[in-house]
Amino acid sequence: MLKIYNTLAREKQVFTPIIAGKVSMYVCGMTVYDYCHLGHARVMVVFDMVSRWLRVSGYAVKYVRNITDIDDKIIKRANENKETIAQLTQRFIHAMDEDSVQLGVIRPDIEPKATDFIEGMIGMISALVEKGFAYAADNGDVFYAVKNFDGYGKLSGKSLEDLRAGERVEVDTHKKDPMDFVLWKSVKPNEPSWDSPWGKGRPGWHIECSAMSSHHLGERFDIHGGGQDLQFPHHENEIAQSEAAHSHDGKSCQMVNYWMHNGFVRVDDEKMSKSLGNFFTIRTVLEKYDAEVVRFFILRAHYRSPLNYSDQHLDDAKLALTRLYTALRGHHMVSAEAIDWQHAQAARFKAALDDDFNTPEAMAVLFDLANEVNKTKSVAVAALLRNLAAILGLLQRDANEFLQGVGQVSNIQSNAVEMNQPFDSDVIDRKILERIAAKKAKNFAEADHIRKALAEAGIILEDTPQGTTWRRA
RNA sequence: GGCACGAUAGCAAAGCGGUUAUGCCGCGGCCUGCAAAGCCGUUUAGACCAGUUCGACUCUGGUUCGUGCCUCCA
Repeated sequence: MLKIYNTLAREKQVFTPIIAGKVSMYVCGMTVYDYCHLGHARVMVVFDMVSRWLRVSGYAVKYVRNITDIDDKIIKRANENKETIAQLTQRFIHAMDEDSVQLGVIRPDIEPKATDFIEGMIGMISALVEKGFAYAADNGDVFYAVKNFDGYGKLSGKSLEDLRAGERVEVDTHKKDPMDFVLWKSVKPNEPSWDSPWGKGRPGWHIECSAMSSHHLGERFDIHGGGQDLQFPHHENEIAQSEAAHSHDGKSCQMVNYWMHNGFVRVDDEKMSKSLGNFFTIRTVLEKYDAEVVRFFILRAHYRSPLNYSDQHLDDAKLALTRLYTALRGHHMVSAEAIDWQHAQAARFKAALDDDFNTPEAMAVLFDLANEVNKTKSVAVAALLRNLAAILGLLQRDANEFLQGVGQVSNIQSNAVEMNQPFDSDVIDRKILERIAAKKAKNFAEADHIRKALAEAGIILEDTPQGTTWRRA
């Protein structure tokens, strides 16, 4: 029985889908004006894990993750770069796709773009105006009248009074209430615009998600996710828009049953963000660390906890993942067979993920299984380890491929290249043969010398009854 | 200022009202020509102060500290 921490209720709740056997899930995706950073990676990986677990649990999942391809920052950046908005957004959508593939993220079922939904947004704004939840100001902007929506603040736990008291924004004189937010912005010079009943303009930020989620998932759906920072105002405003627009006879229709928010990635105990400038892009990190290590690092913490980024933590994650792959060495990939959920560890794994997606506990199961594989050499346990890890999107490579760093560049390896010592596998194999010969001749000094030389290039040799193997540090 | 969340061993990170979390590091042993890997064992916990309880890291209250949101942000 799956339980999910519902931000709306501030507690874990038993998950009951609207339609038995089906799950509709919407996640706020990226605004594509720059490369994705680790914070974005966390959203992608976390909700990828969530969708995988829902599917393994037997649900038919419809997973929608939007792309925001029109907003202030996009317009600004395109102007700075002297390129069109389409050129800019295409470029970064492509980069985002590359990053997510690297991180083992399965594509969402639908990735709607805001600019493809202008009509739907205009329709929704019109409905809001008709129902008295929105008004057009004399400058052509259309605002949402927050005080007309009873439940405003229910997601973020804020009251309108508190919000007004803490008001730090410059008051827009066109607004009736400082807390009102914009649905439609009137056109400005050098900005793209679309025709609307209120004149040329472009949509505000929040309306796109309301329009796209209801179009693809209906007026009411099961799960809505995103980063913690979207809780307010973005998600609060989505609720206000959707529930008011879909109200019938003055009765509002609940938009989302379960709201999920993932915690931040931090640097030096501070939120990683564009505005603070302390962010690391995914591709920067991938220059130094294997993508699976990054994925492992993300899933090693519970999705709602803060996740502190540092090289030390990535190094630690790499060593931990190495332990798992080491246990799988010699156990070749098996075709994914059905998992025996009666198995004690499998049951523990399931219980962990059913408990609000407790991936750290699920990981502990993987390590216990690795220990069992090391002790018993059981092929069945190794297969179970692999199949459970697959649910987290981990351990799907050949063990030696990971351990020997195929397709990745480690620091030490690049140093070796700089020293004109390309330690490719052929060279390593030859050195190993030389060392075996030395060992046979009882020339241990020579054998140790060879091993030491390789070690300095980051190649660790391991003698086993089956022969000598190697891996990269 | 308002609201919310958190504080676990050297580092990271979970569960749990009483029974080994887990990973990395450290230490001892086994194994090894020596290593590495692995296995076995092991040292470091639960911010502070009260309360509830036979018993609290786990529940309740308070204190302190930290982070986040209140403005674009995953």
